[in-house]
Amino acid sequence: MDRRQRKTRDAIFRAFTQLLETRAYHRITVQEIIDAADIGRATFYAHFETKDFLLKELCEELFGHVIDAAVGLPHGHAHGSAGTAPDSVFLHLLRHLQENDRNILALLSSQNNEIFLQYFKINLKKLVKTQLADTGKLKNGKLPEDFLVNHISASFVETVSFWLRGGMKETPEELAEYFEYVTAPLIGN
Amino acid sequence: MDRRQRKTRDAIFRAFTQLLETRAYHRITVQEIIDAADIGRATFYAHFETKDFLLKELCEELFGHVIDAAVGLPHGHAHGSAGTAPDSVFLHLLRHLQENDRNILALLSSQNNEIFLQYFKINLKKLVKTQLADTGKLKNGKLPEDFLVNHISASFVETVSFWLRGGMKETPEELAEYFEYVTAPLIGN
DNA sequence: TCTGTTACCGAACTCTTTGTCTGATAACAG
DNA sequence: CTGTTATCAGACAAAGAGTTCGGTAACAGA
Repeated sequence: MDRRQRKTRDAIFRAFTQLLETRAYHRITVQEIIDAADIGRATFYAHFETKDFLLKELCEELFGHVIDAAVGLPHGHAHGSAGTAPDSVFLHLLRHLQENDRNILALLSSQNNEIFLQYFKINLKKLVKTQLADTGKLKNGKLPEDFLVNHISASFVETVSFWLRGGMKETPEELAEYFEYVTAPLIGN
Repeated sequence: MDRRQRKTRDAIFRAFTQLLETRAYHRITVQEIIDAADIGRATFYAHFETKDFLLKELCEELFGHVIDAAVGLPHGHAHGSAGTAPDSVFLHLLRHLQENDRNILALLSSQNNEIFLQYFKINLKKLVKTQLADTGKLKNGKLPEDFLVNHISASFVETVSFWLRGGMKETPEELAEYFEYVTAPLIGN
């Protein structure tokens, strides 16, 4: 990719992210992004069709990265006691979030958190499905698989949301324990 | 309230609701609402400061009603077996939803469902808190009360969302069973 | 180094939408 | 009957979105 393009794209993402941390998404104007990124108006529209598409691409980059890092982890990593492997994936996710890559925590804590938590959940569902379905841990006579995948994903997102809402006082380990406590009876044979 | 005012207000709500069923909220213009309600422009703004306030009032009316109906139910209704009383409240909620008062199901199923599910959850949390905390069923050594109230509320909303997403094939009783299965271990002593 | 391509700039422009304001009309309450 | 108030139509300014164009400078390849 052309260096100029890359620089412009980065500047837009950086400006957009900064604005999102302090302002509601629907109150941010394209002109503000342009000014903050210090680029020409036509340049913005050469990169992104609309503000909505910009948001979409930002989210995909953001959560695609977070989830991919988790997917890249060894699958049935824990051989010892059954049922600990999935937890370790979630714990890794929490730790990775805590590293605050690309200031993702500021976005997840901002007044736009609902937007990002939603994207988070969508990507997480794919992870939960592959992680748990492949290893046969989703077999549950009582519940449809869709329901279970959704429930677990939503529960994890809510756990993260609870964490951020409260100012991240708990350690990732404590949170993983909370999460395990409410989902463990549903996972594993 | 003046009859003229009431009629105008109803016309706005009706028009707005209809539009919300087929169009994304942020794509709906005030002019469209005005045209659909068949009123003057100034009249709209005499009733609602902005489109956002209109949405807010609609949601409060909608979910305030749904939740109030549930709150009005007898509290510790079931004395027999511990743990069945809260479930019956949730089952009542599902049945009440199924009655589709004010076409609430169309809104919860529309492309704007996230907006309404969010409002639903906010109101539901109050209900869960009073219903469970008052009866002492939230005592749980392992988890903070906030976390638990949020988890249960979110789980119920996700259950409803699952129901709507799948075309409401299940009966309220089946759904209540799903919900109970994932939350029962957390409720009651 | 030379050359064609491509990204950027800035400025102007159109179009849509928002929110306000006016004066006239008609419904309301007492 | 009378004063109040909601409604209407229409015009208005202001803000924001998205497009266009000519000029400039950075890039990539020969």
